[in-house]
Amino acid sequence: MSSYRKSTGTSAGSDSDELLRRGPWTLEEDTLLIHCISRHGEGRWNLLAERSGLKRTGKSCRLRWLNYLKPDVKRGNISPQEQMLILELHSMLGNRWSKIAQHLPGRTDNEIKNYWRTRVQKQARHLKIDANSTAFQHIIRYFWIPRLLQKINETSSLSSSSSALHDSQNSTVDLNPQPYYSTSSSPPPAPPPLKLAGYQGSGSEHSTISCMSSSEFSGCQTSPFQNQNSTFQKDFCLETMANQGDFNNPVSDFRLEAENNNWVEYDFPADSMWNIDELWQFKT
DNA sequence: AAGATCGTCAACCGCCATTAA
DNA sequence: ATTAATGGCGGTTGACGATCT
Repeated sequence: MSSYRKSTGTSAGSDSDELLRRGPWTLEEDTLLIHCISRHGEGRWNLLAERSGLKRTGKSCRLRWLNYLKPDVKRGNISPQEQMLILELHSMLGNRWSKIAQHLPGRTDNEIKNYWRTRVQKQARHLKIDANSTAFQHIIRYFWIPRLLQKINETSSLSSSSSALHDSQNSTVDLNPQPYYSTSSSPPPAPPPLKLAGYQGSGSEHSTISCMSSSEFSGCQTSPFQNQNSTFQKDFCLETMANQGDFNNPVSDFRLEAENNNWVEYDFPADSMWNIDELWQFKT
């Protein structure tokens, strides 16, 4: 644990010899902060830092509270539903992490940002393309999201078959998605194989990667999200689906693009979250 | 077994917008 | 109207555990 002299950007006292702590928070510090917030509430972070007796900046206290200590902060694996939301929202909003986080209850902008950088951008690096490029957007749209949808659908089917009381219409739980396919409870048909022959590691194990066709996408009629309180979640998928420029673009065009860019030889990494075999489950 | 490399994530930094004096 | 304080955001760093060589 290190400390540093308060030197910039702060109010009176910056000339004092007071040392501020930095680095990981201790249990004692967390307890102090929680106690102080329970007494005085959130906000006025500099004042709060002073009152608490913590040798931390107000900013540091705010960050610790919002990203870690706040009771509704959700931790742990990001579900396929959440992954899909992040992908969709990022395609619409770009790197506006806080805006994206607003639509994922319990997730912080920091967590989403980390997720994007460590998981999503990694895939872009493997593909040797810019994560912000149109090409990568297409990969997300035509490969990852359809696969995530299918995964969600399968999960949802499993859970519904194990629960006779399952009623998607009445669900009010946030981020409890239902399939895009409102007219059918069955999973979408297996996407047509696309000539994207990924292979892992030594090349001993090959997999063919498929994607949902644009016509399948056009069949989407309802939001996959059951959070009836969120206008955005109800509408954004519809808006996305209605995006002429994206969804009327024939997959064959993308296939051509993929071939032209040599993505057909993409060596997919064996990653737990983004393991293509695990996620897309199409093996030859 | 040990060092190197990689992946994850908490925390910090700097900038900008807003608010209060 | 101006200025300083504050809060919020996105980019980046660094510690640390896991995995690889």
